[in-house]
Amino acid sequence: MTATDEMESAEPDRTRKGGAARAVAAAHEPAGGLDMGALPGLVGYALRRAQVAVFTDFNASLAELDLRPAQFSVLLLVRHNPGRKQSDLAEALGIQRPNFATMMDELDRRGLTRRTTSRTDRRSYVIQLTAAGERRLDEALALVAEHEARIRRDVDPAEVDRLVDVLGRIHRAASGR
Amino acid sequence: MTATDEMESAEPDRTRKGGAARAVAAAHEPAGGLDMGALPGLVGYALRRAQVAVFTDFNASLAELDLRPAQFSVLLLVRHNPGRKQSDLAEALGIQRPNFATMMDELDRRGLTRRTTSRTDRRSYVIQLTAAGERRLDEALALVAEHEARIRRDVDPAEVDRLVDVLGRIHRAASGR
DNA sequence: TATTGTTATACTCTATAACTATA
DNA sequence: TATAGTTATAGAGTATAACAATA
Repeated sequence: MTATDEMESAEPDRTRKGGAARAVAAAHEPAGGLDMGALPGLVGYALRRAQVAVFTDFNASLAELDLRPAQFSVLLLVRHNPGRKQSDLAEALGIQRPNFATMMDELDRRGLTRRTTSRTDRRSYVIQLTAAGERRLDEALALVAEHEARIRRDVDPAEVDRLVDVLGRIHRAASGR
Repeated sequence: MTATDEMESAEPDRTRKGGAARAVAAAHEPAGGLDMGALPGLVGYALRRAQVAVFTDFNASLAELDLRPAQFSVLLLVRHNPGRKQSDLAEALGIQRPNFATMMDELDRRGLTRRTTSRTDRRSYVIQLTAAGERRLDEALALVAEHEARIRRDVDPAEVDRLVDVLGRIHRAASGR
């Protein structure tokens, strides 16, 4: 049976192959004596719990640099793609243009990035890291490396490979592609 | 080498075993021609992208019932644990007590749950599903089953098992346990 | 007309302090 | 004193509409 059948009080669909059901059962952590039902086996629930915990650790790790996950991702993306315009960076990160403008305001204000008007299209900005931004990113990368090592502590590297691969496929499936 | 080394422009550490590096490379989706660097290989980034996409699909799936993920999880938890007090439910779901009170206000207002003062402790409420809440949850479970099937579309059931297991271990590692 | 970046705004989720009523 | 639930509030993150400047 499928894991989703676990949630149904009605008759499950037995035409699909099983496996997930065992994971659901295995994932049943009492959680303070409460019956979590099928929740731990729902991909979205497991994803959300892990993601919140990982971001909490990330935020604690980079608090001393005052960098949030999205800000770190911007700095890294700008290093790998210097001279790009805002829209391209925002789209690559899945951040709405208005929200990205606000982010860039702050990174600029803090002297980590620099916006210069493009000479080929005066509507758009060319984004670059300042020297301070480069240094900040280097410091961040060291802390992120520690953070990654910490959250991967109990997971075999080959399993992390599979995790990233499966997350990519789920992302595409959920995005309808 | 470690996956975190991938983020460094400097020479990677070849003393550690590989695997993650391949996943990083494989996950390098051009994303509109931009070089995403090590981002796709960072567990937090892959987690976040997948989680956002999955929740977006979940919200679209349950929009007709006007149920958000957290509200659905409350209804399911109450069905499996009727007669529990708010604090227990909130803690099991990792929701702050003040925010949970607001959630319960709305579920009550909509006639899906009922709070009755405990006869053994007049400070606390006993939470139960109303008949309407039971029906709404049944409808939700059917839609969530479709949602789950959709996001698992391209993933082998055995891989979902491993996914849920690995997410649990990452959750514990990130939570420092 | 379309695009780039911006402003304004709003809604959700999350987090904390402080209050009340009970224990 | 401590606990259950609440109120108020504030901060992120995310979403859309509308605008000015430029193409």
